[in-house]
Amino acid sequence: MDDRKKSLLKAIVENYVKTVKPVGSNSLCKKLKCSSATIRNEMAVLENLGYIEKNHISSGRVPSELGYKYYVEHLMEPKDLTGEDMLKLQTIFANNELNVSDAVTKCLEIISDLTNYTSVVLGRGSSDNLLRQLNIIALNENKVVAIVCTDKGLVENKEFIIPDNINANEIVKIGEMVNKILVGTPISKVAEKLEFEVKPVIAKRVKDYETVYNIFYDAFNDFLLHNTNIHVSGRVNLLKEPEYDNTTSIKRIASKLEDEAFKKMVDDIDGKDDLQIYIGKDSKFDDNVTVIKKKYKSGGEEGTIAIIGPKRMEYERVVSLLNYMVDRLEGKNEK
Amino acid sequence: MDDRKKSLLKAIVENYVKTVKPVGSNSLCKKLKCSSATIRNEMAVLENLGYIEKNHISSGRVPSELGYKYYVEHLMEPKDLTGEDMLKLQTIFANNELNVSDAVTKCLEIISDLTNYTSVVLGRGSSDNLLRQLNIIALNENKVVAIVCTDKGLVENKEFIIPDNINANEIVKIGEMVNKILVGTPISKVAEKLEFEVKPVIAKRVKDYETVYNIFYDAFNDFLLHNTNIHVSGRVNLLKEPEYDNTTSIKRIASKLEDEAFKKMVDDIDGKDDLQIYIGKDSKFDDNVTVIKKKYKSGGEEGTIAIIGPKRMEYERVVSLLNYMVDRLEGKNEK
DNA sequence: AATTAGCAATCGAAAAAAAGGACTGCTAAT
DNA sequence: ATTAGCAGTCCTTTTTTTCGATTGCTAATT
Repeated sequence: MDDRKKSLLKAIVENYVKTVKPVGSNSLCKKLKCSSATIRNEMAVLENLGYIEKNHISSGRVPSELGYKYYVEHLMEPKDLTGEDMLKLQTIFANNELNVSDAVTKCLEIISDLTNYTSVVLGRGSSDNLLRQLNIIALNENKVVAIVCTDKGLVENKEFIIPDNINANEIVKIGEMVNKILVGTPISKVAEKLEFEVKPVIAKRVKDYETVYNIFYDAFNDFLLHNTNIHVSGRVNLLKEPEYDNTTSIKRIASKLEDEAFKKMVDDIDGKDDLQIYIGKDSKFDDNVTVIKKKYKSGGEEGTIAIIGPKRMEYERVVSLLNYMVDRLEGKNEK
Repeated sequence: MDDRKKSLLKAIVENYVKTVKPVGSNSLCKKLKCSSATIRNEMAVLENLGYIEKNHISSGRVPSELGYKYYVEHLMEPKDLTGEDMLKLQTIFANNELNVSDAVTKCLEIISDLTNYTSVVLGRGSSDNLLRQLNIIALNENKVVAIVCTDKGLVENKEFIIPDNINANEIVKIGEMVNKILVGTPISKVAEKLEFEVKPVIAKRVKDYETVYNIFYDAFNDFLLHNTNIHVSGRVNLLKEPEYDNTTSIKRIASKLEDEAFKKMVDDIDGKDDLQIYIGKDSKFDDNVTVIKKKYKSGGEEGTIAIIGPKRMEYERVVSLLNYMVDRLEGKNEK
């Protein structure tokens, strides 16, 4: 890959991203300062190397998946955010009023709006939350609600129907004891403490201790199971892209725009921390799309933000947006 | 409208619902026991009355909006649920484990699954909830979380950053006082009590009482503003319907499949209590769809469930499903 | 040796034309 | 009041034609 080939590939990708039409040799003469014949020769080489493709024998060239990969790894130059992009995102952080979860949601909305792609966040409470308070409230003789609050301000609640042989107020009292034992415990250690410190205490006090124990266990359920919540913004934006120009392809992609598919795609609890780009087949979503994702960790929660667009995504811009956004969420770069 | 015309209209609607193709005079000979010429004559009359339409001069007939309306008002005969439909819905209520909100969500999933339409619920806490407990928890010197719990088990929480001149623990103490004043108050009366009973108490104790007052006001925000939450199931099912056979119509309807549009469509805080059918233009969603909705009220919450399908919906079946479901949710008909 | 001009060949996309079929509306007979 | 018969309409599908963009190759040029 000499310099001219690199420039050519870069030009083809960027031209295609912009026009969504196969790129012909003629249209690049000026940019590369040589004749169309030369470009055709170079194109033939790039095609042999697998970086670009033809739809048919007399059509212009289109970047292949490999071509896009080469582009994002070696060719693109993420710029600073443009004025408009920057301005809109800054409104979120301007007044520090929003909690993390709302700020993330707002970010997604703005990004979807600016780019016309789909953005998704899969968030969950981070494991370094400490239990701040466990509160059991009796609603009537056989119904209580358990509220768990962490030091980072995460709150979960769950309702329980309690069996006739146990009194709701009894549960409340046991709740106070359990709270005393667990307060300050990292959420990740709660299960352990429940088993070895709480269970014996309950067993001493209640005959049917398994039932009562399970209530407390279930109260922490969402935290213990790393339950995630998902937010999607601009869900159907993908359908607006011009590559979806026939009913078959639209219906295929449309059927994937449900939360479950997004969840599967975004989820990467073990993935790397820095920004990742998954093109086409690698996206785990659809061969025709690119997914750019990045983890964040802020306040009491952590998660992954993903932006889903066509393969001919505005890579440079989206990378800049996502990086900036996560930096701000994490409190860095607060200029 | 003599009997034969009624049978004819009924046959046209049902035939069209089934085949999604304009109905010709020939195809109904057997059912109506007369010749195609007779049917053509009758059809001409029905067309003059506005109940059916032609796409073009030599095409079969299609029910008009008016025709559908006549059908749902006078012609359809909602049957008992079929075995399969009944069976699936019953699994939800079988073990009384689910809280209302989860049961509703589950119902929607099943209905979307059975019918291939889209279903939506817009729910909110019902106004007859009483405040069971207001709990302020200090997270650090300038951050507290307020948790509101009602007697029906609804829980909301909100985080507050408090100004430097006030101590978090002070807020906690005031919270205990406020809780004492408000406990047992219907949520709908909280705003009033806050203004006339709580505000004076705070004012006596704190200089900057407006700020503190606002925290308590905002803590009840979700309840006071009738904040609704929305759930959608089978969101893109509509796109699968054969009437969406070109990219223009698909993209038009797709752009409406976002939560906001659903919200606007379902919301009818002042609507009638019994089942309502909105066809085409009346749907507030899209001229090509029918929306069937019904309110429910159960546990601590109330809301509206809506099913959105093509105008040629399986009216009888959907009406039966929705009625059965709401009855069960409200605890009636528990056989 | 690298670059370029020139040109026939290829093939998709769009437009135009042709064929086929499903209805209807009307007339006249039953 | 109903029905058989038939011309007329118009959509849908298929086929044909036209048009234009782009390529690969060859030979000339730098």
